[in-house]
Amino acid sequence: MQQVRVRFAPSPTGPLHIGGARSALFNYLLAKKHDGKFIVRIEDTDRERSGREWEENILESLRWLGLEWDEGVEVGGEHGPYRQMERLDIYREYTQKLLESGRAYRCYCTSEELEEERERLRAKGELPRYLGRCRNLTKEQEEEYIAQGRKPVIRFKVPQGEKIIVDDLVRGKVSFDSDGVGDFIIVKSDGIPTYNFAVIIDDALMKISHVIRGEEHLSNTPRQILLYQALGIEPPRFAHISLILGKDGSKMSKRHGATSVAQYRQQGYLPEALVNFLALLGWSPEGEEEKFSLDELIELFSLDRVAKKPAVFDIEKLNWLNGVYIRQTDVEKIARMAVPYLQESGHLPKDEAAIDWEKLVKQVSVAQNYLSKVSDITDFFAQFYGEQVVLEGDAAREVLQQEQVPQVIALFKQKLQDLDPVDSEGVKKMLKSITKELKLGGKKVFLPLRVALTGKTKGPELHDLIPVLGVEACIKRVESSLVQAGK
RNA sequence: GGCCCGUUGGUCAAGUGGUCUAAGACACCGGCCUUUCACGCCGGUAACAGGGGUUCGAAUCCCCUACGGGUCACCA
Repeated sequence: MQQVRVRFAPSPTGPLHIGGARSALFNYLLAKKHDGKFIVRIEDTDRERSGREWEENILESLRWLGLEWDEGVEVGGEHGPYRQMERLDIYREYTQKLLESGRAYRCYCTSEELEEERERLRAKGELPRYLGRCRNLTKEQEEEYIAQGRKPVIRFKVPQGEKIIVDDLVRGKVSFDSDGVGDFIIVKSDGIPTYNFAVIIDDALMKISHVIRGEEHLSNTPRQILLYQALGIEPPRFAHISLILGKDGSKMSKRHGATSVAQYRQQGYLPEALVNFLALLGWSPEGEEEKFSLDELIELFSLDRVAKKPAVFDIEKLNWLNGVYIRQTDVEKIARMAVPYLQESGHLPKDEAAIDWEKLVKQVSVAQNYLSKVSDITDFFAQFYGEQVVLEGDAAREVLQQEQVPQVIALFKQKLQDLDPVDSEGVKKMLKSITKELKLGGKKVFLPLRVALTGKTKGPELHDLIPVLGVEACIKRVESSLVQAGK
């Protein structure tokens, strides 16, 4: 078997999309699985929309996900350059070949003329398409167009009456009719190749063995195969993976929430979790396990376990998975990740040097079990670590109305002030002693204290929370709750 | 509309003609644990789009219908 060489070839017209990230992942996994090469190429032939800042965003997201590439932009390689706009000379050479062999021709139609033609066809109830008006231009006609100052595009002469079979690794043999594809443009009037053309030249020259890409490219594939045939080049293997859909079943877009990797990163998702989640969208391993590291994914991955049907992006499951990863990650690391959110929310000073790390780590460790993404930390801080307690709902208020409450609180304050040291173990014992001395059930002691301390009927273990809050804050909070409850 | 692709529980999905009275995960519900919640553990509800074939036998193969999606650019 030849060496596996795959590529991820984004166009830098926006941030790395979640679907693109999955394509990149699958390519990466296939390459690593077979000791092959993963290549990143930038398809920047759309000069209007391409931008360096997007390229950087994409590359940064890929690196953040852990998908390092062996060859490509920024890292180099022997098949470069890896930006299409830097490869214009190369495309020219092949354009020339196609022109000379009569497989391509210049077309002088203006976009207005083409639009008119499409309109006319539509009006007649026919398919809008290019009819081949410039296919057989005489020298005189051509000279006249040139004299008019028209800039030609170059079209590929699509052979008629041919069946084109795409032998797809996930979909099987898919057949197309060449009559259904009009003479498409391979070089724009500004001399820059179009996607369909540039992509096949690059894939061929970069010796790409497998092209794994989104299903939206499936209908482009016959065009590309035609070009490969015209140039006498063996095409790579294709694998078209299905799209990622939003909750309502349509293609995932902004209105479904975050669509870019950068946004998930910003919200405090861990790259390991996102990778794990994305891998399971459209692919499944053999066993019943659901949690995998990148290395495990490489080990298990195979294209024949890739599903054909589109997958709905289920944020609930991502949240669960991310929570699992957060719980398994060192507190210190989560604390470090939490800093920017807490600075933003005002819970931490802007000046890093002024941060009490020891305290922060303690606070975060109490919160860790409750986070599904790191940005949730601010809610947690607001609810449990603020100066003020906000009673949550009638349920909380009612708890504080119970008759034993003043007694419990008073004893708690007293015992807390006497407690030394104030640690988890000590607090646990202290709380228990309250139930004993007042001869009350746990529910009558723990719940009111919890509400008085946090304003909520649920939350972290009191013996974890109290030491982190500190004696002073506890007392203040308890008192403010009592005031609010009207006691 | 033409051409393509798809359709197993709310969601991700296993399943490639008999072992399917259809696995697992998320979500949901219940129980245990914890003198709370979560975590964890245990259990439960819930699906082969519809109709025709082929076959002794079909979620699995074929056809039709319905529904969903992709694509028909001097975008990729």
